[in-house]
Amino acid sequence: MALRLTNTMTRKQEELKPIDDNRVRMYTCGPTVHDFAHIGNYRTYMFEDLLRRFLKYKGYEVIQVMNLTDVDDKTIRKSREQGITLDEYTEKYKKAFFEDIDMLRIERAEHYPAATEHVSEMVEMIKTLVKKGLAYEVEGNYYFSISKFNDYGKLSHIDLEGLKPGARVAADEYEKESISDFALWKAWDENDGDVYWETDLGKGRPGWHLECSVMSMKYLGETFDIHTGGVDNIFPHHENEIAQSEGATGKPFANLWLHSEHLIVDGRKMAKSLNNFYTLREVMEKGFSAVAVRYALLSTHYRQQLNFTFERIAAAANALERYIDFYNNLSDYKGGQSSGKAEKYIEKMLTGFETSLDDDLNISAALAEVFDFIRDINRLKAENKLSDDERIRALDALKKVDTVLDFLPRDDEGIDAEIEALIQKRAEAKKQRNFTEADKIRDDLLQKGIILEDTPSGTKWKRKI
RNA sequence: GGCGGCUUAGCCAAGUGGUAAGGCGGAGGUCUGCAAAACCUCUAUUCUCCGGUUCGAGUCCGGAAGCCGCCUCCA
Repeated sequence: MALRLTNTMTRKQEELKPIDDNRVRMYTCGPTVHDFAHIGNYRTYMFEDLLRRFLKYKGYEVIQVMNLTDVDDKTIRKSREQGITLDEYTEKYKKAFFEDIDMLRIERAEHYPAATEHVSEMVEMIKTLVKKGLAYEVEGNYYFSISKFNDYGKLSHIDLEGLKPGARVAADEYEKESISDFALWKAWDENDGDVYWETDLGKGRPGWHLECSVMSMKYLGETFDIHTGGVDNIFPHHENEIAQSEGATGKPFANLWLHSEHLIVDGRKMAKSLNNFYTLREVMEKGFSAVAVRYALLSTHYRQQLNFTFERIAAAANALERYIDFYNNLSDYKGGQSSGKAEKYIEKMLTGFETSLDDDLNISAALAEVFDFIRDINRLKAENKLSDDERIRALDALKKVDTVLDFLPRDDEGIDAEIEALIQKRAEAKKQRNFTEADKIRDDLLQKGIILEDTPSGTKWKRKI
């Protein structure tokens, strides 16, 4: 079955047809490392994680590039305020970013190019654009002339005549030929301090849009398969990328454009500027696990706005608990008599899971298949109608979909001798019918996030999710 | 003002014109020292509203209301 995705360019679902048969090349707009990212930012990276994992699930090789914007107005201003170099400043947030995506189990991309390491390539592209008459220079600043690029607006479907001049178009924009022209290169001024590059274009620094054009083409080629980002990037960022890239190469830039909707808080987009954001760290300090956040961010379709509440994270944690309990309980189950139904349930789930995700990554439908499967297998287990062989195949099926979902506990969260000792102690208390003592041990462990369950095959423990 | 999106149960959320998936929460039951987990039963005569097309509309068409986003360095 083929994967169909909604292309922002055509606003229709289109079948993914990779340029290289079995390999998918994708560019995913990454963070500006000027602060801790908030979970709204991670919503987009989570969608991209779902996409790349599902592509791999389907057997594709994936080459994903995610840029790190480590030079812009904010990083320069903040590093200067703190009296440290730009590198020192951005390093902290690059590190935090990778810590966060690791906790969220967002799989690492193949490349994380930083803007500051690609300045010479950016300068070359500007020179090409000038040579082609698509860019011009005013007082050391270089701008892209959108009137020279006929296709401008094809992604966002924006008619330039309809653009309302933005409040930010101000005195510092110098003498652009057209109000909508955008900066490719910014001449140094005193606010930039020691952040500048001496180049053929003069002393200055690159504009934001340029890095994505340069770095995507450097690592993926002039035309590649998929380009993604948040909906707020459609205009102007991605529109500008297309103008620069196609203007420079004369070739199509990306074949499929995918955009994820925003995370919403109290009815507003989560944003630094609205001061309504939560970082992953803040959510975790409230007692929620990163994997619960993963579930919450992953479980709503990417083109649907997702309203963030702590109730929602709690509900996600509970759903996750059902999923993980299923796996653990089935792992410990001693097989019974086959009823012959398990194979059918496994097939139905695996088929439904893939078919659902093939349909523009319909994760809700895919999860519904998984939960149906969990109920079906649990029923067989409760009736003792699941053979050991079927049990193992069911576990394998769950592990297979978990290569995409990645909700199962990691092995390194293993046995803790102290807990085992307390379970032992509690077993003794229970034997003597000292339930007060037994319950106290259970309650104490619960305070530490350890849940005990008495089962026919002994007491088991698990971590609170 | 221009462009786009959304509105389905207490909450979240799927839904090719054929009679409302799934999750959370809640109620009852089985099991259990008590719990937990698991299983069983129940929890939307109806999809923001008003028209229309159709044998049949959550789904298509028209209109209204409410909400959200983008409109020049936001994921």
